[in-house]
Amino acid sequence: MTALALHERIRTDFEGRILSGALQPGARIPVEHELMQLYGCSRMTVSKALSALSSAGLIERNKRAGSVVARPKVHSMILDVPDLPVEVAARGQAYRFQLLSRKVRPPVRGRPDEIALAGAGQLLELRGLHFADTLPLALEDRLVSLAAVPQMGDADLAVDPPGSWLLRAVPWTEAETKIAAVNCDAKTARLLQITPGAACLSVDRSTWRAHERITSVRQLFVGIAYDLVARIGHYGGSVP
Amino acid sequence: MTALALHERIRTDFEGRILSGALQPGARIPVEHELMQLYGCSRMTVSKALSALSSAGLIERNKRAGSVVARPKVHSMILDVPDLPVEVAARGQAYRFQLLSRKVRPPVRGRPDEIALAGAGQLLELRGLHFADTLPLALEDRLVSLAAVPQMGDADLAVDPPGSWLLRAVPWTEAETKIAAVNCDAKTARLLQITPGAACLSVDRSTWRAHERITSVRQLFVGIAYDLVARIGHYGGSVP
DNA sequence: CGGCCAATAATGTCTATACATTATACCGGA
DNA sequence: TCCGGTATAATGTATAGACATTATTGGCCG
Repeated sequence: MTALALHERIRTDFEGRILSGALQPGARIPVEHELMQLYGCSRMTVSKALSALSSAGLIERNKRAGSVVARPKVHSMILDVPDLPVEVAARGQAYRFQLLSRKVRPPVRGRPDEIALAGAGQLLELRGLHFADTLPLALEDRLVSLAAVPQMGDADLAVDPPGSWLLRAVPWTEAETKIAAVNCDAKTARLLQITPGAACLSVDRSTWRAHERITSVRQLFVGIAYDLVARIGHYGGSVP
Repeated sequence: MTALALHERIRTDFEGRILSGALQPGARIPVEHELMQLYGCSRMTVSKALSALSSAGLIERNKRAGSVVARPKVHSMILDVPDLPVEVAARGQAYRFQLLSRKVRPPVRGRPDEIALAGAGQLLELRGLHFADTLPLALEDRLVSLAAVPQMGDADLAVDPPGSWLLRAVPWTEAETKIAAVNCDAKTARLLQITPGAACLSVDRSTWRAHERITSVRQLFVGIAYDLVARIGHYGGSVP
C-alpha cells in the first residue's frame, strides 16, 4: 500500500518546502529532467506534480527558463458563510425563520438593479426574520428572479429560509458581497428588539449563475449577537 | 493556432454545461471510453480533463460507477481583501499610514493567544492609523511574532503599513478572520475623529504559515467610510 | 556595434499501453 | 433469502516516446 502516489509525493515535497519558507519566492525549481533523475520516474509524472503546483499558484512555469516559486500575490480569502440554520444549530441554539412578507411584483421602473435582476420576468420579494432561540438574529430583505428560479414560486419557506433553499436548489457561480457596519434605525431596531443606534452588520449579496442573476439580499445582523467568522485555507494544501 | 488544447476543450465543454444547469447535480458524465470516442482522443487526454473538473469540485469520480456532477456543497466565498493602500488609491484618494506606537515585548502571562503567537520569541506590538486623504479610515492593533518573522524588526514601516509589508514578505497558508459590527467607544472615536457610538467594522485576523503563527491584527474601520467588498468566483472557471 | 535569426532548452500536449485499485454486480452455496 | 466470493467495469497511476510551442541565447551579418 503506497501511502502516496509518486506524483503526489513530488508535489507535497515541494509544497512543504515552499510553505515552510525553505524555498523563497523566486527560487528555482529543478527542471523536469533533473526531477526525473531525482525521483527515478518518467517526465509525465514529474509534469503532473509541477502542473498541480502551478495551478495551485505555488510556482510559475516558464518555457526555456524553468520553474520558479511564485511570489504570494493572491491575497484572497475563503470566507465560509454557512447556512444560518446550520450555524445557529452549531451554537446549540434553536433556529427559526419567520416570514414577514412575500410578494410577487415587477421590477420598479427607475431601479436598474431590479430590472437587471428580473430579466424578462417578475420578482419575488421576501422579508423575514432569523431567530436564534427566541431572540432575533437578523433581518433579511431578498429579491429573487422568478425568471431564473421559477421553482421558487412553489417553495415552502416555512421549512427552509429562502437563502438555504436557494443554496440547495440553484448552483451559483459568482457572487458579490458587501459587508458594512451601520447604526440601526428606529424601525429596524423594533423588529430586531435592540436599541436604536446599535451597531449592525450589514451583508449585501448578489448572486449569479453563469451570467444570469439569481437573487440579491440584504441581511442586517444584530452586532452583539453575530460575528462573521472565516476559517481560511489560502491554498488547498495540507494545512488542517 | 489551436485556440484551446483538447483537454481544455473537453473540460470547458462540461464546465459550461454544468454551470449553465444543463447538467444537473447527480447527472452522469460519460465514462472515459465514451469520451475517447466522442472526441477521438486517447484516454489520458480525457482523464486530464475530468481530473481538472474533479479537483475544481464540479464533478465526482467513482470507480466502477463512473463520474457524476457534484452537488454544490462548498458554499464558500473568496473574499478579496486588498491591501489598504491599493484600495484607497483605487478610490482616487491618497493613502497614508501613521504609526502611533511600536514596542517589542514578551507575551503577557495569562494571555494564551499571545503566548501561542510568540512561540519561543518576542512579540512586536504595533498600533497605527490608516488614512484616506486626510481622514482616518481605520485603527489597527497588531501583534507580530518575531520568532516567525525576524526581518520584521528592521522593516521600514514609514513606507509600507505592516499588513502590506507582511503580505509581500511572508507567504501565509491559513488565516482566521472574524468580522463584526461594534459601536465605537469614546477613546477610539477621538482617534478616528468620529462620534462615539458610531458603527465600526471590526476585522480580527490571525495568520499562519504552515503551523506557525505569524501575526494577529484587529482593524477597526469607520463604518460610514468603509465597506468590505467581495467579488467572488465560486469556482475558478470562466465567468468573468 | 547593433539587430536579426537560428539553435536550443525548457515546458505543453498527446498517444498507446500496461498494470493497480476499487466499488459494484452477479452468481452460487448454505 | 441471505451471505460471501469472484468477475468486471470503471478510474488511478505510470511509462516511453513523439511532436509542438516558446523564450532565451548566442552568433552571424550588415
